[in-house]
Amino acid sequence: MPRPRKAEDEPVLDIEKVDRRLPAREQAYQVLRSAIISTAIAPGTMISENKICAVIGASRTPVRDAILRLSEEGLVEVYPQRGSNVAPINLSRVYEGHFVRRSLELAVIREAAKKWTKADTKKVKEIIAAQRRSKDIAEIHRLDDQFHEYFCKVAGFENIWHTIQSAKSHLDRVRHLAVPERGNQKSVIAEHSRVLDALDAGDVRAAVKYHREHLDTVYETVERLAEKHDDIFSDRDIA
Amino acid sequence: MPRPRKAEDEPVLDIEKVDRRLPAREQAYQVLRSAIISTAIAPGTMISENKICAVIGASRTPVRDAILRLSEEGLVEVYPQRGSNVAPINLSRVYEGHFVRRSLELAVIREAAKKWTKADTKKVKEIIAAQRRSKDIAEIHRLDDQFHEYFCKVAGFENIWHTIQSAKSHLDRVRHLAVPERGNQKSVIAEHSRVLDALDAGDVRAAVKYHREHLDTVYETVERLAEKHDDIFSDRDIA
DNA sequence: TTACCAAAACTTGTATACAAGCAATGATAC
DNA sequence: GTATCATTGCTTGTATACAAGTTTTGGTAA
Repeated sequence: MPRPRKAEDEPVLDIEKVDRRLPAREQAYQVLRSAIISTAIAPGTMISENKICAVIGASRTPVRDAILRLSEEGLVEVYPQRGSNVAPINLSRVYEGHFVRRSLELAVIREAAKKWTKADTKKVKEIIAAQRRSKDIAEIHRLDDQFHEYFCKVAGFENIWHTIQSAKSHLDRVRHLAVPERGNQKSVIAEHSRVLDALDAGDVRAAVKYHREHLDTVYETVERLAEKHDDIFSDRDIA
Repeated sequence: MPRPRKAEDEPVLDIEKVDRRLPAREQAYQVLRSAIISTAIAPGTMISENKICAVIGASRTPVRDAILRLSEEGLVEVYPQRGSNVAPINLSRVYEGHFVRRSLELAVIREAAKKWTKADTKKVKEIIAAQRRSKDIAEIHRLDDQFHEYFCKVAGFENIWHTIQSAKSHLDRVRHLAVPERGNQKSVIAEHSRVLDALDAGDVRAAVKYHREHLDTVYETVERLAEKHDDIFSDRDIA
């Protein structure tokens, strides 16, 4: 029986960084999701609607909406009349996320290549440059996402990025554990550049090849991290 | 400005066919979703939370949860303080759904082929046989889905089917307009059989090729239908 | 000490009341 | 007849009250 195992500390939700003009439900969702993805709230942590309400400063209705949405996304587990908890990181879900992402992004890049222009090259160069400069962890991840999202935009598939984002959420949580390893950041940028250069040169096959290698490298890093932080995973019982 | 254009008739929601033991929110979701996918509620139709409540026999809270979930899925558009409507069928969303489905299912089949056994062949044969026998439209679509879902199961990707299902929802609505065309049904079954035979023979390349052709044929049918029923699409204004 | 049981304090699920805002209606002035 | 404007009735968004169920707690009896 899958039961939450950890008690909660004071969950730190960064309500400051969200646009207060948005509907309360949207604010709650963004705050909670980013806290979960960044592992600011550890996987397995129990959460209570009322506690979240107190922190965010809203009533149960919008907070509950947010939690149900996260539950749909597989980031929260809800047990009626018992409680809810941040989903433990499930290794098979992580792999599945990688698989979905890999399949979709490679197909998307093939489409994007057909429409690629010099203007696109310039814009992506800027994203990469910003990523190289940045010291802020959250911003680095945001820029990384922007790089990958850009191909969806060029391909004309606005919604696919949403699908990818949702699929890779478990994978992202592990990636956030990797931040301390600064060596990664450099090679990630090198890999991004290689893909960009291939697209700029009109070499579709190379672009796809390099992008595949990039995604697989990321996944290998994740797997390695998984071993290191295996206390977070669902298969390890603490009791 | 995207504003709903049609007024609503009495929306016929088949509350009978849903498991009343499920949470009200889940019942509302299933009833509404199946009504939308089957185009029992026409694309563009305005819906009101209160009206739905009256039909389903529940309060606004669970009905609202269901509508928000459908909104996330892109099947309903919500305009605060103005109203909600079933999303018009958007041709680019239909194509995007096909693209996602195609990318994922082909990748999944490659994985499934690695683990394919005779027992799997037998089970899929049964699904195809049932589909051949059935006269009920809803059941035919359910069995069709089962065929496609089966590969995800064999590949060990439980969640990917959910992703596919969600992505192809717009496409499915057009497919439901195709039901009268009985000729399709026969060729669909022939195409399914061809994929199965290739998998049974251990010929991965052929299976992928046949499956690709199958999916593309389905999409071509959808495109053809789109022309025929273009009154449902969002680009046609009625006033 | 241990076993048991009842009560209290939580949890999520649902219903309802109210708030904020848009749109159609209808009266009114011209 | 026509334009204007306030009113009324609708919509969704949020807050709160209540229902149903689980877990913990603490007291009581053996």
